[in-house]
Amino acid sequence: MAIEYAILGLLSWRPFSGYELRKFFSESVALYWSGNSNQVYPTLVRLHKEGLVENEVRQRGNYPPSKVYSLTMAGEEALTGWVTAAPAVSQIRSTFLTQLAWADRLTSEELDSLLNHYQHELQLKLLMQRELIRRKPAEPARTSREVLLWKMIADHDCALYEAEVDWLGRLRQALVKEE
Amino acid sequence: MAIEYAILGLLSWRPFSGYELRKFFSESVALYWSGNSNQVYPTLVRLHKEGLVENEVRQRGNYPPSKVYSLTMAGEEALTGWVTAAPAVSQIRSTFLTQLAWADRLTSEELDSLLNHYQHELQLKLLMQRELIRRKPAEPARTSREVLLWKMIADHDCALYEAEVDWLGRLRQALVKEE
DNA sequence: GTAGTCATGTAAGACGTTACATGATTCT
DNA sequence: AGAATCATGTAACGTCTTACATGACTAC
Repeated sequence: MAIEYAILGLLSWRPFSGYELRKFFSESVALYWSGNSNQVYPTLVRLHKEGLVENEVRQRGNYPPSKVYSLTMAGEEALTGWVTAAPAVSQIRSTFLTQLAWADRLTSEELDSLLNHYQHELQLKLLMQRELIRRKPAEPARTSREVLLWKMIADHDCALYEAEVDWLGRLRQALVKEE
Repeated sequence: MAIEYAILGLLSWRPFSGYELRKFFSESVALYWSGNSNQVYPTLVRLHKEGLVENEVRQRGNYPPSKVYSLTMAGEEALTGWVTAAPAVSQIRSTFLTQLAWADRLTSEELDSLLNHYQHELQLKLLMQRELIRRKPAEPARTSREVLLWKMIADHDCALYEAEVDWLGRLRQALVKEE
């Protein structure tokens, strides 16, 4: 499970409560998880059982108490171990490709409209991603190298979306030639 | 669920048994599902209940009988409807990026080794993908346009892997400059 | 006789999602 | 008065995976 390491990573910066972790995930460009509670809270409980994190309950008057988690030594080691581990190439799973696989059922006009639609969606995603990056350079990185890494991580998705736009361009050209 | 449309799509070519569908999925480059039985058989039962497919039980002596499925008119329509529907851009989820997010814990040498490792993995994937495409142009497409579509679908993953190699190159260059 | 293929299906579990439950406080 | 935020957690469900159960036939 990768989210457990994302959590350990955030705790390596500073202590977080479950609520704060969820908020961070939901706003982060790089850490893609939605930040839903059903994933964060049980993971924290498990990490606690495994001795990788410890928590301090903070009472705030009549507020619900919050559990502020921080890394243990074992947690530090687990994080470093994972970061060093052999990286795996992630699988690409595009529903659109499955749609395209049977797009021969469509007329040339319908197919063109489908591709056009997808191109617009891609360009919209690209714009949104770039806007998110522009607005939110405020990840609390501590060294210039970490700033660079987070910048490149955010750039990664842009690079792939651009590659898809290019691919789509080649596909459309090939279709025009084919006619 | 996209696999249900992938199944409808295959059945639009010709009748398939569940076993044949699983085999097709497990060998296909474009249709990325593993072809595990727990996904294929229940889906066929559901599609049958919904009236999108019908089956004919084929008895073969003492062999286990096989259920050969084919599309109904409603199935044809459902497939066409889905192919025409608004395409969605798929989310990119790379565990490697999460690993990179806390790679500032590593020394320059360790980080370089991590990036090197990932680059090798990427290039291996690219080679494997290209080899799969070279070996297996035998998808039973019926029109030259469909041949083109399936070629571009197989090419899609290559294009993205190449983009990732480029991105990695930019990252490494930026890191060298940074030092 | 051992492994592989043909053929159906179930069990259990990893990972992710939305929606719900609860309850106080703070902002408009 | 109503909505948003702070803060925990559970329920239900969707998708996908590996592994198991069963049983006959086929090729080495």
